[in-house]
Amino acid sequence: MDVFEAVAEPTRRAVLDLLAGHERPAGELVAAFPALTQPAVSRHLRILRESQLVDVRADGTRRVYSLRPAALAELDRWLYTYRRFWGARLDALEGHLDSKTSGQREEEAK
Amino acid sequence: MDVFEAVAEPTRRAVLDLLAGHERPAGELVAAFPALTQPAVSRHLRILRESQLVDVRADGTRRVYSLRPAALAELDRWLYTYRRFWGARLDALEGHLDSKTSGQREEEAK
DNA sequence: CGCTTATATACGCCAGACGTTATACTCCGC
DNA sequence: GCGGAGTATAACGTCTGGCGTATATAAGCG
Repeated sequence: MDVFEAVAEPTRRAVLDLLAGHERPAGELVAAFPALTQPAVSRHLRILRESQLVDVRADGTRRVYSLRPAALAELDRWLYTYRRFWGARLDALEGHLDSKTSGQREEEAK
Repeated sequence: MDVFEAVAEPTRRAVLDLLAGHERPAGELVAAFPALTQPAVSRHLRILRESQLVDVRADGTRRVYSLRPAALAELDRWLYTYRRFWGARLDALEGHLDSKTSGQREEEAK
């Protein structure tokens, strides 16, 4: 499953948000989603693992998950193309982008 | 369908990429995906429309689609939290982020 | 008007994603 | 080594997304 799909799932985004603070054992993540069973969360963790979005470290019987944000760079790279449209002040990047997309329209930003 | 799911589909990302250059009539977008039938592309366009990612303008019989990137800002906002981790040089933003997440690890960026 | 072109919708099908329950695995403490 | 805690996998059901075929809608044109 690619990063875009992995991140499309709200629960998985929530997991990443939890891990953005600091690493956490699986059990803590399971507890964070009372609406889900342990296997459900475990499978989300598997998908995040396979998408390279998280790392696991064994600590005895516990599995400690941590964020591995490099995979998100792909998403970010895709966004670069569009960021210029809504007026984000990322001028440093625009030079890079202007070379491949030039003479464009600039949509209203709602 | 939320923006994350809308963008998770490769064909839809490709459509957005095409529209990033300039607006295009539906027929041209259909032609850009020989592997898909006209209704298939049309349905993707509907989803992009409903997710506020594109705009349509009637031109006689033709429907001219254009990018409406404001919706992508939501995705971008979510990414802000993580961008600091892989060392993107977005220093202007980091000040903003440092206040809410401090004392973190910095993962290797592969 | 009737025909053609451009696009959207209706419908049925299938694969895959997500959930649950049940079970296996593995490490720890006694 | 045995029981239990922590976690992963298996097996299975259900629902949804995306595809294709067929059809509707609507505008242009002779």
